Amino acid sequence: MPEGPELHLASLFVNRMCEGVVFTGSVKKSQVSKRPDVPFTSEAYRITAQSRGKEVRLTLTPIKSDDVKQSVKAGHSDQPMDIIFHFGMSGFFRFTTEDELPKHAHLQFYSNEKPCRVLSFVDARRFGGWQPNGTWQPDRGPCIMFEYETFRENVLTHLSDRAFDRPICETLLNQKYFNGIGNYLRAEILFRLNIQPFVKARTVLEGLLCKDKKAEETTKTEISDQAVKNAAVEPLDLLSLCHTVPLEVVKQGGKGYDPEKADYSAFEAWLQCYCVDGMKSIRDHNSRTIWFKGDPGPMAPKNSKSPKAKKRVKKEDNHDYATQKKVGEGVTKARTVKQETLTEKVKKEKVPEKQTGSKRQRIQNGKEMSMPQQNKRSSARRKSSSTEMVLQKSGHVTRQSSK
DNA sequence: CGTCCACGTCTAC
DNA sequence: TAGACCTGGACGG
Repeated sequence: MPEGPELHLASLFVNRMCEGVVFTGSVKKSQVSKRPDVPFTSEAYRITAQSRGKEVRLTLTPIKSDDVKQSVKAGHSDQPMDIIFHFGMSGFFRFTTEDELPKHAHLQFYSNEKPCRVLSFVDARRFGGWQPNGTWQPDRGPCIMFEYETFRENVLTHLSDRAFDRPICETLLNQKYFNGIGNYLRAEILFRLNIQPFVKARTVLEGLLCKDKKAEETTKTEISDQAVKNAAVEPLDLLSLCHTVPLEVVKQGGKGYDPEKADYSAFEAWLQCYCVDGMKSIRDHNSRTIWFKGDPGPMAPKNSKSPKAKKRVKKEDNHDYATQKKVGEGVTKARTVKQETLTEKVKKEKVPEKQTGSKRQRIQNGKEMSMPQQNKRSSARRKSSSTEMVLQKSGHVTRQSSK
């Protein structure tokens, strides 16, 4: 789940599932977790969520009781508590009955219902975590999705920072400036503008300085919605795509990037570059895999090897945020249902639905930088162009590379 | 079986 | 610029 869109979808999930639900008692932590205990206990409380970049904040709010004494019980909180989560590589929220608690549910909030239900933070790899009584991490910049104007300003007023000495693909993972961008987003964003991943970040971004000054004189853009509109009208630039591309993922609903999910194919079809057959991939200076097309650019690491990508297979289990029922009736999606039928959900049926059947293949490349198979008009290529049409219809022009 | 890979930070030579 | 922190799925033998 772990890039900005997935964190935001998680917050939407919590708010939807927990609306009207009353939680009770203490917050339980799994035995194996090394994360802090959550010192909160309440007879009756509600849970709401908000996201910012790659963090989610849960707010536990005790419900006022007529019985004053009850709320004063020893050890019981009458004050709200914020808990800040980061998801690591594998974190997400689920809402299930008690006996359906998923494996790796490391933090659990119990409802007061008869067959009790549990909101749990699930994190197989345990790279994620939480901070009770937490605040947004101060070292993280404004959210690329919901604090667009501040995000943009934060970047453009700090271009002298040495963070921008690095290749753009590496700077895009710097959460001090790009809070919410992760490995698949950086690839998708650079690809759409045909920006070589290993061009110096400052070189790419300093051109936007004068552009913004111009805009300042003419129009005043203050809210994010406005920025979205402008982005659709004005020439696209790297920073505006850092805003709109993640929002496209949010718009799709579901859980975003989640290969284990039953209907992962919708997200997979949205990808134009990351893990797409025919694209190149190499390791950056932090040994993270960057996917791209064409020339890597002047700052590409020497001797960089390309990791071997592997195919992924969808699983039966379905814990899609979008499809879970209000009642925690588990995972009873018929296994016989075809994937095609599970993957409609293309907002606004304006777009003629596409062949969801064709599937992208992972590259099986060698040790050296992988090159696209020349004579292999991959289905991915077709797919890219059809995806592009979808995007254009929704107002997002893509500078597709169609060569 | 074993090896490689994964949506992300962290801190220690 | 390496590891460390972890689990588990895909693949190869």
